[in-house]
Amino acid sequence: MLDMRLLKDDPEYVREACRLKRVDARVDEAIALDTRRRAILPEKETLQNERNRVSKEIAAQKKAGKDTAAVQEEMKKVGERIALLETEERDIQDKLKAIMLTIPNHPAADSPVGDETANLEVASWGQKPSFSFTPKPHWEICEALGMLDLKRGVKIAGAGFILYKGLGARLERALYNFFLDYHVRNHGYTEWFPPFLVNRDSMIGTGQVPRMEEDMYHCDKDDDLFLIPTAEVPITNIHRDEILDLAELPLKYCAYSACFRREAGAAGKDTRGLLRVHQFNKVELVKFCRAEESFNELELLRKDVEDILQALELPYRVVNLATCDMSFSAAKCYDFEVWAAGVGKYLEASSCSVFTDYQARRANIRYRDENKKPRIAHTLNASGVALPRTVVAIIENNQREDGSVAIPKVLQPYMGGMTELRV
RNA sequence: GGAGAGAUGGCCGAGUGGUCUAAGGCGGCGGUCUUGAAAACCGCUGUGGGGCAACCCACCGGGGGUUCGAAUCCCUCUCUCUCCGCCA
Repeated sequence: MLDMRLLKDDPEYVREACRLKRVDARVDEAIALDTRRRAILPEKETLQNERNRVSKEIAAQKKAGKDTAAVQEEMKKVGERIALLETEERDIQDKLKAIMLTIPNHPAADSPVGDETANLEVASWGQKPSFSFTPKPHWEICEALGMLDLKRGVKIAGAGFILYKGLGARLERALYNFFLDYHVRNHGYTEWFPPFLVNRDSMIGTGQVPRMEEDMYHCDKDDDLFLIPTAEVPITNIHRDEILDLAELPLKYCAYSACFRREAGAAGKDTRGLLRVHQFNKVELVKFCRAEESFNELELLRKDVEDILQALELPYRVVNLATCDMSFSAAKCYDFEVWAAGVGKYLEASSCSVFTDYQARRANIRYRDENKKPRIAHTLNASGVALPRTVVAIIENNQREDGSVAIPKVLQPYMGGMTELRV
């Protein structure tokens, strides 16, 4: 959420945020509501002040044995007027907040303006592999190697639920263990293991609800719990409603979790194999930092992600997302796309975003600055990284003509010393 | 699932209708004393909002109600703890 004060102090900034992200929000209505609220407040508070003052007088007079019936009658009217103003204020506040939640974060100055065609490739690394044969897509390779049982996955749960088997299951386990170890040891992240179900307050805190509610798995029958779409949700909410110490910033957290997404509205798109699934594994990186540091922290976060993709020897490119293509809450976002030789495409394996104070204001995450004053923290996160598409790239890029797949060196210790996947 | 108890500032904890503008303690910051430190003593020490200065308003788990006046009384929800039952 943007700072409501901007409605009064810099409405053009708010309008520009909507314009750059091509979001249609009722900014003018919000400004009018805010103006009305500011008119009500002084009147309400003056009356409250009077009530406080007179109530004390009544107490004193009663003690002195005087009759206070007349004053009480008068105060009753004041009380009714206050109640009326309070009702109107609450009503305005609710409407105002509802509109504020539909206003996106303001993109950074160096985010390309426009839709996805304006996305800017800012870096690339590695060579696309070349083959003396026609490379196969991962679902063919995995099936031949007995790594997946897609049919039975459908039987057990439904389309988009992957049943990993044998080396497939082991590769999943190897990858998320490797990711966690690597970020903890080499990049200084603290490891967490969060709940996979969270309450509504947490989902609101990170912004999935209400905007994306239809894309979330929701246990509403008895519990009103949501299956997390990413570990970002529980990890960011660790510090919801807290004031952090300046000395401990930046906080760098990483966590493995399964991720659950209904992918409502994405049916029929990239549905083969592992490209788009309802449940997948991911290691997520989350940072909390002071306001001045967030864009610098974004670059460091980007480096951490690049580092791990390079360790896996996966060719990738980094894209600075255009204002309309980045998420609602982001101020700036890099996408990491890994090359997958079998499907012949770049696949999004990580998204690395800075939310400035937008998410933290919503989740009420603050820190004490040098003057001991509470300030809204800045939050960032990145996938570090998402498994299915990484698995696709590893398998398709490292495939051999005989159907075996070379295992990247860094993963071999996690695969019991195996150097290749073979039947 | 059954029964009971409870939720107060960074933490502990008092308060059961009117100097609560929340006692007291711990912790933290500043000062006096000291070569330095400790101790002792003195002062300061919550969040949000409106004017942006004095000041004022709100906040005692959330929401609603009673009252001239609510941390305090009533309703409701949530959470925590204890005991019992069940259970990986």
